Amino acid sequence: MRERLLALFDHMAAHYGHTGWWPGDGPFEIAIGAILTQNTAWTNVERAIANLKTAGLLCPEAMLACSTGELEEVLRPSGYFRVKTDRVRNFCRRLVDGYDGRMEELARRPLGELRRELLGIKGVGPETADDILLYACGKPVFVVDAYTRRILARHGVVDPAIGYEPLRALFEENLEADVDLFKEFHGLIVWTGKDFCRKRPRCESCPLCPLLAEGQPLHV
DNA sequence: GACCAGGCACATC
DNA sequence: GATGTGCATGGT
Repeated sequence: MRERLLALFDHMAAHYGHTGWWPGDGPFEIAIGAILTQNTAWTNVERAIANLKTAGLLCPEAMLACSTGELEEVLRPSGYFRVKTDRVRNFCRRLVDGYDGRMEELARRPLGELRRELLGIKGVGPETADDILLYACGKPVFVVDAYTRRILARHGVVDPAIGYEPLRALFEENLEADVDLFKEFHGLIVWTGKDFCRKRPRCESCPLCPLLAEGQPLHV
């Protein structure tokens, strides 16, 4: 399994090079982006983050202090704006109450405890928690998302119905706990997913790789 | 104009 | 424990 995963990584890396994922200016922006991108195209999230910056709301204290209506309008482009206004504020409330509003303090906590705490915040599920742990706190956690499951299932590596935790365990048990590797691996999966999952949902010509067209560099 | 996007919480069985 | 539903904007 380790070899299959590394082969997948190598093919994607050969095609895309270094992704430098996650895009974002600092740990707090990354954490907010992780919440805003729930079931939402990243382009829409970018608009909302740009709005936050323009409005001077890209810090936990300001998000909590401003009116609900103002924050909703700023977040509107990211979709589900009423739900997400609540969710980002739940995160900010925990950050301010427990860590003086500082992501560096949050990141100081041990991985296991921190993951449980993040999952205890209403609006932060497994994927969002792991995004924050890996990209905002630098913890060695493998992030699973819809692309991860789809790409691996289409390559026949896993059952499409595999759950979040078993899929996370598959990566974490077969790869060394390397933050940079995990960051880049997930980044490559996101880029591959954006490129192929919708544009090329099927590949009839390639029996080994139902995802990608024959002759594509990503053929595994 | 239909369909989808890097989820999550909650209700119901 | 599995399955269904609401949440909402913007691109294809």
